Amino acid sequence: MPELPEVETVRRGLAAALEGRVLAWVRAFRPDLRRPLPPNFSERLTGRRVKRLWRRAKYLLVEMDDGLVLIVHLGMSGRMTVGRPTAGVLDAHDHVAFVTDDGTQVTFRDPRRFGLMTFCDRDSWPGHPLLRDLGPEPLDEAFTGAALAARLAGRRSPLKTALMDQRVVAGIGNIYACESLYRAGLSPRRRADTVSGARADRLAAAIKAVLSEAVAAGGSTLRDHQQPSGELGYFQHRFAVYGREGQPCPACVPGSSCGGIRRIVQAGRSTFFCAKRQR
DNA sequence: CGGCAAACCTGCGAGC
DNA sequence: TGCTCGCAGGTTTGCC
Repeated sequence: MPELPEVETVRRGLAAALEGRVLAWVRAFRPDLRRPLPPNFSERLTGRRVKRLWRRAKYLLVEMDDGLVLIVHLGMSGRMTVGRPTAGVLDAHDHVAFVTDDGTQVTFRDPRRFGLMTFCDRDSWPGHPLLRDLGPEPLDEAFTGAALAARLAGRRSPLKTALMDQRVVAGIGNIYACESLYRAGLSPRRRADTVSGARADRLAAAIKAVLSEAVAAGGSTLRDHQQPSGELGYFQHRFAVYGREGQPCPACVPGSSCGGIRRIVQAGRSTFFCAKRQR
């Protein structure tokens, strides 16, 4: 479930449950996710107080009051839930559990195990190998059309593929790349380095609009619950193109000359777009 | 270096 | 009903 809006939704839900609380009990039920958990994983967290939850791109950063930072990536299927302790009753894919000093349990579930947890330090996290090459945060003021154009310059790959490259801009995945390009009226197949000037302004504005609307909706829920509280995000009801192959796009009348939303594959991922509206 | 397919892993829905 | 296939919100690796 995790692109920027979903991770931001998780961050907000976990912040409410964890900030200011002591991790009284931590346990990992397997030694690895996408990669091995760090040595002494549970011991290093147990007894520490959570200071603040941050997000960078699709990474969650759980900062402890002594400067230790837990980096979490949800992969494709990672979920965090907040609830009462489950007294040992766990789903087969519940891999890590945290219980706070007020008796709240945060559970990390990840069937596909593409997720990741590791540690870094508060004062050096921007230089961590997982984080240092990430592009700008798209919701920051500094992310402008000109800034985006500078990052796309010299890239001959399809625009959609470039948008999903976390070094170009951070936090955009398959859904929001498709939706942003539709909103901007730009073809996913256009060469990335042809986007500058007014086109880049349009695209940066579209990215900001789509992402902020999705955050306000609690993200998108495709096949499962996802907010830590168990509530569902509802931005999936506002998709213009994603997952809508064959249907008319919102701006095209059914049965018009527009052939409807098309699905193609780019760099191994499905792309959905309206060939009439996106050039 | 740039770009792409494959790999990592499990679950689910469609089609036979 | 039960099997196989294709597909899924991401990132890394390895090959051209």
